[in-house]
Amino acid sequence: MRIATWNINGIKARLEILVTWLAQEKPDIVCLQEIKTVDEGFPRAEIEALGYNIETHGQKSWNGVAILAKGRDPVETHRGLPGDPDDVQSRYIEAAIDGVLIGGLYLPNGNPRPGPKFDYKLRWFDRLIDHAAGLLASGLPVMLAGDFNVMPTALDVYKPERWTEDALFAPEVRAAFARLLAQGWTDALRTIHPGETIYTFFDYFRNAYARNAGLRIDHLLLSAPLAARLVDAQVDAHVRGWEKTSDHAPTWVELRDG
DNA sequence: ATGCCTAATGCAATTAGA
Repeated sequence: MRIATWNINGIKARLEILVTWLAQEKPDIVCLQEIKTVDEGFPRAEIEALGYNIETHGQKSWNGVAILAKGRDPVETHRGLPGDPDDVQSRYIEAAIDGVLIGGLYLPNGNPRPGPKFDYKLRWFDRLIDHAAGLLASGLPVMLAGDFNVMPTALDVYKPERWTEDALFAPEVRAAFARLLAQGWTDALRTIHPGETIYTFFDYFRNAYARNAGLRIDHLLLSAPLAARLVDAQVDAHVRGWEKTSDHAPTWVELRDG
């Protein structure tokens, strides 16, 4: 079973790209971030035509997440991250699919730092860590997949010295990611590619993709029962080279049957 | 330190991204 995450950067502007990739790669489950539309604006028909069932948690203009499941019916378990009823941003969706619990997330960017957006990022991260603890305690096969907006280590940044004050690489943000991992999650891409320079995001600026000036900020975290089934994890980096594509590349794991 | 590029809104220029 292949499970992917992709920050699509606008589903309406990216529908053709998404359909092309889905038809080529045929992933079983896809977590999308930054759909940038309300639920009613999501182009369901074109994606359902490829055999996918869809759960969305949309928002006008910004943010918005979705889960696609090919030939399976996702059973939604959460819309929105628990822990703050006043949080109106659509950044979390969770569903049970084929006995696996999938949390799709879009963690706040947090820039500029310091500031209210950075504070919101840290609070959101704390809520995620609280929720993740409960997921692990369930003992179920669980995955957290999405755009975490964190480079966990210097290996995950093309020029780490330029990013030390940035909200994506700040010490307190890396520490939060480390706290999350320490609960018992396996970073699938880093586990399959130890010590390797491997990026999931390339800025539109300055021809970043061609220069391999990227960041690793999209992550797939596996609970122990899923980590035992990990076969492969890769980035479809070539998709970043397509015309009119997202600045993030699709990132995925292959799991053997449970 | 800032712009470089791109999307959404809405039709110009701003907000946001990372």
